[in-house]
Amino acid sequence: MKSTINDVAKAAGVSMKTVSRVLNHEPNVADKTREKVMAVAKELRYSPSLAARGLASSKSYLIALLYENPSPSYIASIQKGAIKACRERGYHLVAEPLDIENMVPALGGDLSDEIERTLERLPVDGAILTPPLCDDGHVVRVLQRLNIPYVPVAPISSHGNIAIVQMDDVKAAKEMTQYLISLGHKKIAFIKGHPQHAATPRRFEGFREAMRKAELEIKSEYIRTGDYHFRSGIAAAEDLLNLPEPPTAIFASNDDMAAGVLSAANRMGIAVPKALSVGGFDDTPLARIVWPQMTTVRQPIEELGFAAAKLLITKDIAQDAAKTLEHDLIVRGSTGPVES
Amino acid sequence: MKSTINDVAKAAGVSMKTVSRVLNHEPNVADKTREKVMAVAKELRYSPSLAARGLASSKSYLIALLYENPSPSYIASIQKGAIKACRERGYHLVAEPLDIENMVPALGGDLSDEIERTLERLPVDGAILTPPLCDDGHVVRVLQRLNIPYVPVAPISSHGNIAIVQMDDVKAAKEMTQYLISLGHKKIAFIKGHPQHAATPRRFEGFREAMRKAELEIKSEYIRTGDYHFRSGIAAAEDLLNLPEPPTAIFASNDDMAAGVLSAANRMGIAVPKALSVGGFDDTPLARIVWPQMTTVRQPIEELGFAAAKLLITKDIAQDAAKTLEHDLIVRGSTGPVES
DNA sequence: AACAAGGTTGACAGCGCTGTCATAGCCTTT
DNA sequence: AAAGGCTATGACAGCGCTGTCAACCTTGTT
Repeated sequence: MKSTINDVAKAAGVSMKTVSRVLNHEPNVADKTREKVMAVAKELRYSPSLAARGLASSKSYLIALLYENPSPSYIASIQKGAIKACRERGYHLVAEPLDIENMVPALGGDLSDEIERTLERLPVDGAILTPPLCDDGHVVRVLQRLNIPYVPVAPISSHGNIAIVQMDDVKAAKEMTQYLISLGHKKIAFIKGHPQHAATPRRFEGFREAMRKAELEIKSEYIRTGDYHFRSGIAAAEDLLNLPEPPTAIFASNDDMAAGVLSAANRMGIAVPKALSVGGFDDTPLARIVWPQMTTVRQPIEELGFAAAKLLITKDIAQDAAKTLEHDLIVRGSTGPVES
Repeated sequence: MKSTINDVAKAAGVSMKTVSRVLNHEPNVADKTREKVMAVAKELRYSPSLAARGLASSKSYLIALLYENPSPSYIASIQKGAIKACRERGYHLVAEPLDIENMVPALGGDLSDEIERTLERLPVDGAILTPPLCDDGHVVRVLQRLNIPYVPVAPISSHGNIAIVQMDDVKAAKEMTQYLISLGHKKIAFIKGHPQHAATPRRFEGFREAMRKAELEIKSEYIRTGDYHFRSGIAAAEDLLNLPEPPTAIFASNDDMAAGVLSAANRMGIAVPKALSVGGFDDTPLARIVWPQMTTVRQPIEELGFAAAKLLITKDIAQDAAKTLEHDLIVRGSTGPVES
């Protein structure tokens, strides 16, 4: 029923080792032999046993996706990209949420211990660390101790000389701002996100750069701090729009808050985009659900997952290279030229 | 560094086999021996190698989560629950999206073939089948051929005598409808979902039962068909609210469409919940983002994942038992008593 | 023509664990 | 007291694959 490498070897008239070489794309196999083996393998519908491979080579062909309580759509996108990369090379993706509440401290250790135990049992060949885990000392230390290669996705801090994948929040925010400016807006407000997130200062920095470059004043009352939640967008927008001289455009540093702005404007009878332009960030599903649909920035989340997994698989990790992937400015209906 | 079962055996003064027995909770080990082994294992921080175990026992301690293009938050919830169950028993969860576009037909087979190859390589101990995959003939057939136990989550059709996990859509829709009726509503409209989804007729059925039981008329112009998307909710609501005698409550069969209703009402100047009550279904994150927050039904999605994984792990599959988990009616601000 | 260098192949051990079966010890029954 | 049945334990093989190393076959070189 299930064929082994031995079956293939016999059928192809070569040794098991040669079959193994072919299957692992090792060099020094004659083309003719390689073809023959490939043909036989296909014929017999052979596919190697991960367990046996793992035992013999102390590799597992498993990549772990480590995460902690992120937004479902974020993790789903990362996962999608990572799996794509895994599929190309015969790897598999094991999802390992590390949130404390789900931890079953089997033998009653501390968190580090628990993480270590989880990872020790499953000898993964690499781990993808998503925010905010990528900046968690515990996790990073455990990974280093166990000698598991890892790739942080969009970390705050540098990680010694290992490769990371990220996007350019500063540039993206700058582009959005420049787009608003290009529509004629001068009175542009900005809603910052939660102070503890890595992206928060970066997005604000992009906004500032663009304003400075265009020689526009950044009024302090136009800068609000939210927490990335819908509600904080509403609150900020209400303040902003009740100002004696309200802004003509509001750039919220994520979609949820931008949706809050839209909702507030709607209730206050302020037409979007006629009287107010609204920009978001992230291109979550929400951006297409609200009305008008939201102008926002698409993060290359899936691509980040793909890149991270690929780095792990090809072992191009110790490169000290930050791989920066491209975002997109998505223009939809929530922004328009300033009314004269 | 990494200790083996042999180390434990020596340290405990027993044979490897006895250690193995203890670790696998097998019977016929003296209590004293068991304790001794446990203590030593803990002392040495021993944790078994999945690969070796798998090779020797042809078990993998891996459960696959098979899905195809569902909503990210749905799959994330299922995954969360499933992982929780896995963690309790030392299993791991491998995510395997089966959407065709991501398939890399390595050796150029058809879809069935591709699924089979994917599953053959990774000898999982069981698979969780999420909708719509649970009703896909290809997938089910492959699983059966490979003799991989599986648990369908909320399938349309029966699956022979294997256990399934599900929720009671009929009952949930009935409860929502009865709640609206209890608020004094008599003119209640219903927006159906996409005709091909399993839940669509069930939710409608629940609505009908409640209306019939309350001896309320179901006007045919109050029944609309949508497709579960936001936009179709808007369209349906506009029709409904422009009727000579508009309904005082609209029950949309999912949150996205209900959000569309809210949006349309908002734009038409119809106050919610004063002039119109709106009910949704699913309790997606969106339900808390819209204003007013939405009255909806929380599906036990995470619990479904948990139950499915647990069934697989404990091998209680061949039971012909449908495990039906409880939903919740979540009352928020989008529904209120009918205005007299 | 003899030799070196490199490309190609196979024999074999063993990765860490569990299944099988044999054995030893103990308690019960007749 | 002998036989039978039970529990507790260990010896051993082998799961399917890959790493090591040695052997062989080319080809080009002197």
